[in-house]
Amino acid sequence: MELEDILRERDFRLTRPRRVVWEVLSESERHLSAAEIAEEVHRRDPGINVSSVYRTLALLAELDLVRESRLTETSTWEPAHADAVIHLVCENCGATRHHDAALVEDLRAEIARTADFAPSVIDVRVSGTCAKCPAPSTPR
Amino acid sequence: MELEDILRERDFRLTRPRRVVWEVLSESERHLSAAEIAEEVHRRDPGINVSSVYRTLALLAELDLVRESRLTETSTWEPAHADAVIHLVCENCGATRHHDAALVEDLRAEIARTADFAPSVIDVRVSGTCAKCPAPSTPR
DNA sequence: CTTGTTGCAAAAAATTTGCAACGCG
DNA sequence: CGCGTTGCAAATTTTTTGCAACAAG
Repeated sequence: MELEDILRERDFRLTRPRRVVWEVLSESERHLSAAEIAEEVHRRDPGINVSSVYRTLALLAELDLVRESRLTETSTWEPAHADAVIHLVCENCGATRHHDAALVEDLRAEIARTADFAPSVIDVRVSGTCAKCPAPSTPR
Repeated sequence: MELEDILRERDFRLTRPRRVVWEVLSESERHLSAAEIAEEVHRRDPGINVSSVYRTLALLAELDLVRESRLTETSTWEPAHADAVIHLVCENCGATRHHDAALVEDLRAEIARTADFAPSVIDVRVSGTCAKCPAPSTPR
């Protein structure tokens, strides 16, 4: 379903700021901070204000079209993806990757069974060192 | 090892702000936001400034004595605990609990094996509904 | 046309910093 | 006593909000 349809379905309008923010997010293959999004949006249309970027991100998140992550210092945004997500964050270079793992579903089952808790979304964040980076010389 | 020793070992001093912040964190059985910590610290000693609270949190985090979580809107702090941690966050009442799960270690092994990535800390955040809260009437 | 949205500028909220005074070791 | 730390106030940084003008449907 298209962005426009999703919006219209809920009586929201497809405006230029919304289209551009969505394009920027869709075209990026990595997480972007609000500042980066605002910058790129502004590059594409200097007339679009930062506050519209924030308002759009909030709206798209509400519609489950984008997802906010707080993996690092600043929070970042990306198009929403399947429920179980593993984020691999390199402590050295900061790169963030996704990783599929069937085990997450096992985890969900275990929690549902043992924790008196009904899981909906599971987020896994793994800090570590990626292949490109040297192993930490002084492991803490 | 005591706080004082850990500090002294690295040529830091045990000061009143540091002691009180540490006490507040140690005595709490839940995550606290910086504002909550500052408030409680101030209650115990009105002379301690907010900026000292922030500086202390940064130092204690550096020493791996406390840990910052960004599970919800605002980031929260808690004494550092074992590596693999599962946080259960209730979408309804906001309560945060810890949960042990051996599966996390399986996950670590799988990532190490398949992802070209050396995991150090693994954080699992599970959103959902806790036993005390009604199931969401309109599941999204 | 009607009403949701925007741009702008100002406000809020959250955190950081410079610096002289202070106090731990 | 010396140097790491603090309190304070001001500066940053990040996000939010009120409101008149604007534009999507």
